[in-house]
Amino acid sequence: MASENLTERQPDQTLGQLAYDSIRADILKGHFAPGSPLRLQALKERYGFSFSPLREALNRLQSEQLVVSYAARGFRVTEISTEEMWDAIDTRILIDCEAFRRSIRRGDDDWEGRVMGTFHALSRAFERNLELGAEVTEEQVHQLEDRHRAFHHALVSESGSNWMKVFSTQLYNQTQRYRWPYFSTRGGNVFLKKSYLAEHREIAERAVARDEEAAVALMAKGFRRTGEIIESLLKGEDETDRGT
Amino acid sequence: MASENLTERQPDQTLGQLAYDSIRADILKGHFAPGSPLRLQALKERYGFSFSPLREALNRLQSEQLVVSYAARGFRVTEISTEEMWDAIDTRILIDCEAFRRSIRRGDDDWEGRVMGTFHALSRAFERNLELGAEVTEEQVHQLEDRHRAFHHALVSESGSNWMKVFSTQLYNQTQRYRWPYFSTRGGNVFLKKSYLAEHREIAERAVARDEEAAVALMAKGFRRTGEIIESLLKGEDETDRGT
DNA sequence: AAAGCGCAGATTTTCGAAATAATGGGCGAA
DNA sequence: TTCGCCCATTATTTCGAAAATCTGCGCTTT
Repeated sequence: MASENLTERQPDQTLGQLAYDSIRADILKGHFAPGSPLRLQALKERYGFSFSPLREALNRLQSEQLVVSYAARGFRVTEISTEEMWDAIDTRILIDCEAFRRSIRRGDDDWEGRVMGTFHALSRAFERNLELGAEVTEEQVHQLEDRHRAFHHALVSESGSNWMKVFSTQLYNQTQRYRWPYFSTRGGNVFLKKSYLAEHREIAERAVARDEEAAVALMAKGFRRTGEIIESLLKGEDETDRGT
Repeated sequence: MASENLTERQPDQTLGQLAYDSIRADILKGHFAPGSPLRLQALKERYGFSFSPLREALNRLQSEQLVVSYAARGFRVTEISTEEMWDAIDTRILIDCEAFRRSIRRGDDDWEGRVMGTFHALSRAFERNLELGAEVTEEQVHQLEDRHRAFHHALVSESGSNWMKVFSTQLYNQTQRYRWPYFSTRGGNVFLKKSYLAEHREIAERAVARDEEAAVALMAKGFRRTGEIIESLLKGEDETDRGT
């Protein structure tokens, strides 16, 4: 009994928090598809919590726009669309580029170290997954996504603004929902992926060189380019669907 | 029985939603002071709801940074500080000015009408409260705040970006907590207040004249000036506290 | 046949209480 | 006296079930 507490539940970790983390991860992973209903009974069976912590988690996710609620008709995963994606990307350019700019100005050696360190880890995972090709495991795809997040977080981590951090995280989560099908694709365009990594390297290099304008411009360009890739991917899927 | 339902509960209004609206309003009003604990028993007595809808509301407010939660130690109203205020103002300048710029570009006649209309309503309430001086009722102070919100909302309402709208609203709420002691002050500096209104008039005029640069610059300046006024007010209070 | 009505089943929302965790005060040991 | 421990109290968190609400189907009526 006591050991259960120690292993299963971290300090400061309520079931509500756990439910929030789990559901959010499952939404970002795409386990719950955009637009699909989140039925309490189903969530209860999946996670083993009762309604209360689940509802608390859903209410938090609602405030973060990952979930929408309809009065007395429950919750659904927020829909995705090209328009929504571009809105998220445009707003992310606004927030993250400003936070990045400030970080370049304010960041110290330690920050530079985090930028290069997280980039290195990202590139390792990236290249490894690229080599593995279709052999890559789910776990390895997750690690790549985690390191991608860590890198982008490091870039903007010294903005000195709590609000930008909050908004940046929210928008990262939102855009991850779109990025996922791209990263997780077993096949994918190897050439595109390599240039994606090269872009990130350039951003990291310009950042530690304190080349504010170039670094920020590259970041904005990268966000837009990713958007374009996803857009064409989504369109391709639509056509495939129509074809079958 | 049926009439109770009709009067007390709007369609599509759950107790959770009602609790959310009520607690948020009470936080913004300052009824729950920054840093003060939000005990469930106390909230239950105040609003008459049971724990579940109250906790749902608190979880949503937590995601919006109006409330902080400590695992197994409940919720508190988020603290205020000069640093936090400037962070909120700076971020608001970033978001709202961009949203304003887009609205000036995209807004049609209807938008112009809303800008002028909400400004007119704001100025009426403003002048009325100024005349009333110390005689002004709580209700009238609320009306002024509501119209102030409506005006600022109108300015950025045609940005076409849902994310900017969400963030803008969040930051408006946050900054309202700081603005409140200023607006609600019975006495206050009449000269300052008049120039505050004049600034808003200028913004509205530049907006409908589609003078993007001037309008946006005025908005940013207004945000900063408000921040400076609040800052001096807060410092004054500190000194008063020390003096007594 | 189409539209309206009402009922049965499914689902969400809300409640009250049990379980769990934090707090503060008193007591004993160093 | 001061520190640390234990226990009673208080508050939060979680649960299971009751209440309220929605959904879809079949029936009746026009």
